[in-house]
Parts: sequence; structure tokens; C-alpha cells
Amino acid sequence: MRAHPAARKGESTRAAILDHAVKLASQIGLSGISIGRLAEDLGLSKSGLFAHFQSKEALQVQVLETASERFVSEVVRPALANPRGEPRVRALFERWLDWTKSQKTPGGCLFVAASVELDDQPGPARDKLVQLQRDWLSLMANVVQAGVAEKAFRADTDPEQFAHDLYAIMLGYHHASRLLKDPRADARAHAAFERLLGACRRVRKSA
Amino acid sequence: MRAHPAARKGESTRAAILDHAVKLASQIGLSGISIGRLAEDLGLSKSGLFAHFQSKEALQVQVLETASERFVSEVVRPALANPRGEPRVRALFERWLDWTKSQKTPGGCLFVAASVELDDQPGPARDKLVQLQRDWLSLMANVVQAGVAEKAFRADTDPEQFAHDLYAIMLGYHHASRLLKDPRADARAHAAFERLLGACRRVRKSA
DNA sequence: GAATAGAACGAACGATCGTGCTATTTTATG
DNA sequence: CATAAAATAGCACGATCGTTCGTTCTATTC
Repeated sequence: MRAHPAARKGESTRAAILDHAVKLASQIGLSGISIGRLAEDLGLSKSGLFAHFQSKEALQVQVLETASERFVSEVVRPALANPRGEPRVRALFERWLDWTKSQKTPGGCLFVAASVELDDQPGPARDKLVQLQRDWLSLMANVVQAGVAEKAFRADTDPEQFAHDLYAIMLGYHHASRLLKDPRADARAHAAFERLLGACRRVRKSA
Repeated sequence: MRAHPAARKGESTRAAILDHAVKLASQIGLSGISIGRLAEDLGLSKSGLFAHFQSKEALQVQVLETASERFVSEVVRPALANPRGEPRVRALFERWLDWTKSQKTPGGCLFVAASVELDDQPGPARDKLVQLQRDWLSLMANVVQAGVAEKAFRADTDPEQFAHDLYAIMLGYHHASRLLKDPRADARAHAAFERLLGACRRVRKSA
């Protein structure tokens, strides 16, 4: 009677929907994506698309999850393949920069957009985002902490402050490049990064 | 016949509308504010409120202008009253921080929200915002430049980079405090600021 | 191929959006 | 107080929103 658990033709369309939704959300925001717009773009019916999710809220959460998985595989995992200490931190930063410029999110980093959008809107989407951002920040802090343990960085380095500052650099880059279209945005971000990194190197190049 | 140019009872309601619209926009975004919502909150009719502006787009632009005027009178002008160099830069930063926490914008800095929201949406609102942000950044750069000219800061200080980095600190603060509700957000921002300032002080406290 | 479960559709719902019109009320001026 | 003008209300419009329902089409399994 009960069919074997198989049967997953709709899974591919679900993936296609989420893929496009991530793109769209990066441009017009998480709450900006509408079922109707998504359906039209993908050549589906509103109701057919809606059936894949139970609500728009659930869709938004899944959009965040999809973006997170992609972030892990494109930024985090490759960066962690680098040797501990400065190379790993540098790889994190560079891949993070690339992620922001990725065509997969033509509107810039989805998390940046969602962070501002959801900061005053309680609900499952906000909760999911906060969790993801906390994870990301503590991952960065851990990477820095490992560098300190290896004596690659000064012992008085505050890993959490480092992670916070690195995030701020990213936000500054986003602002300069996406809103202001500043051609020096890249250089600005790198300069800020080098200053941050320089402040916690062990060897003080004294005078 | 033609009444003297006087007659300005509607001017006060217009101000009240914009005042509330700024509050609202800081929480739910510039495009989140709806005519109906504004009218209901203020006890006006949709059409009556709408008549004060020619379009929603015009309303958004005026919201930005209103916020800008307030920013100038609450942050910029008082800060410029401080002596050139470090005190003035420090005042800018502190007042900027206070501005973000102001009850007048319960959703955090309106410009931060609008920056992310409008970065991919061409139109007059975006144009206005870009102009305001450019003005603000160059004002900060000028203040730093004046400090350099006065030998308060190192001669090789890049004023525009400083302004960019200061903005990034602000964005990081916003992220930490508003989204993550991090109680250390304030301390983090101040630590970052001191590091930024320390890097361009003239006297190197060598080893 | 018959039976069955999953996927997609079409139509409709109540609500809200921005935006016009036309009255009516309120205000300022003579 | 009368009058002209400005400010606001009332009503309606087309569009779009998220969501539901019942049906149809398309796979999968026997």
C-alpha cells in the first residue's frame, strides 16, 4: 500500500525555486520576494509553487538555510583547508569578499540584506538568521583563537573582537561597493583588513 | 483675490507625518512604510495624507531629507563645535553612536536600513540617499584632514580611508546591537574606534 | 496496464497596496 | 461675518499580496 519513501520529482523544482529565491532576495530583500513573482519567473503557478512550502515564512527560513549551505561550501569549507593562522584568516576574508560579489547573489550578500531587514521583525526568519550569524562569528573567532594558540597572533588578541571587526569591514565594503559604487571599495576593505591583521601579529616591527 | 502666501496649517501635519514616517521607516524600512499605515497611526485619511505628497516616492525622499536635517542638528553641528583634531573626531563618533540609539529612530539608524534596502533599487530615493551618504563621508574625511593639517594626526593618514573605516565600525555596531542584541556591542565599537584612532596618532608609543 | 500518491494548476478569497477623483470641512483673509 | 483657499475626508479603481480549495495531470509502484 504505502508507497516506498521514494518519489522525489518535486525536489528538483523545490531546489530551483530556492535557488532563484536566494537570488531575488539578495536584490529586493527577504520580504520583498513574493510568491507570485517567483512563480512567474519560474513559469509555475502561484499555488503550485506555494504547495512546496507551507507559508511564506517557511519559505523565507528555507531561503536562509539554502544560502547558508552555499556559504559553507563556497567560503567556510575551502578556507578551512588552509593552514592555521594568518593564511586561514586571509582565506576566510578573501573568499568572503568573493562571496559578496558572486553572481549567485546579484544583490550582494543576502545575509547583510536580511540582517538589516529582520533586526526589528521577530519571528522564525529572524531567529534562523541570528543563529546563522552567531555561528559564523564564533567560527571566525575560533579560527583566530587557533592562530593565537599557535603563537601566530599576539597573545593579547581578542578573537571575538577580531571577528566583530572583520564583519564590520565586510559591512563597510558592502556599503561602499553596492550603494556608493565606490571603485576603491575593494582597496578600502583590504587596507582595513591589513590594519586589523597587523595589529595582532606577534612580531612588532618596532620603529 | 489671491490670498497672501500665508496659510500653513497643513505644514504642521506634514511635519507630524514625516516625523512618524521616519520612526516607522527605521523599523520596517523605507519601502515598508505604507500610506494606509501612516494614515491610521496618525488618525488621518489615506487620501488626506497622500495629498501632502505627490507620490510615495516623493514621500520617501522627504523622509530621507527629514532624517538628514535631524542628523545634522543632532550629530554634525554639535560635533563641529568641538576643537579640531581628536576631540572633534571623537565627538562625531560618540554623537553618531547616540543617534543610532535615539528613540526618534527606534529601529536603529534609518540610513543604515535604507542603504541596504536601496542599494539595488534605482530611483530618486536612492539618488538622494547616495548624495547624503557621500556628503557625510566627505564631511568626516574633511574633519580628519583638518586634524592632519594641524599635526594632530600622522601626515600619512588617509582621511577618506579613515571615514570609510569609521563608517564600517558604525555598521558593525548596528549589526551587533540590533540584530544580535550583543551587550558588548558598545564596547566592541569603542575598541574598534580606539584602534582606528590610535593608528593615526602622531606620537608612536614605540616599544 | 491499474492503482495510487505526488505535483502542478486555475480560480477565488479577503486584505492591502498606491493613486486618482469629488465633496466637505477647516482655516486664513477681506 | 463672508469668502476664497487650503486641508482633509470619502469613495472607488486596478493591482498585487498570501492563502485555500478542488481538480487535473504526471509520475511511481504493483
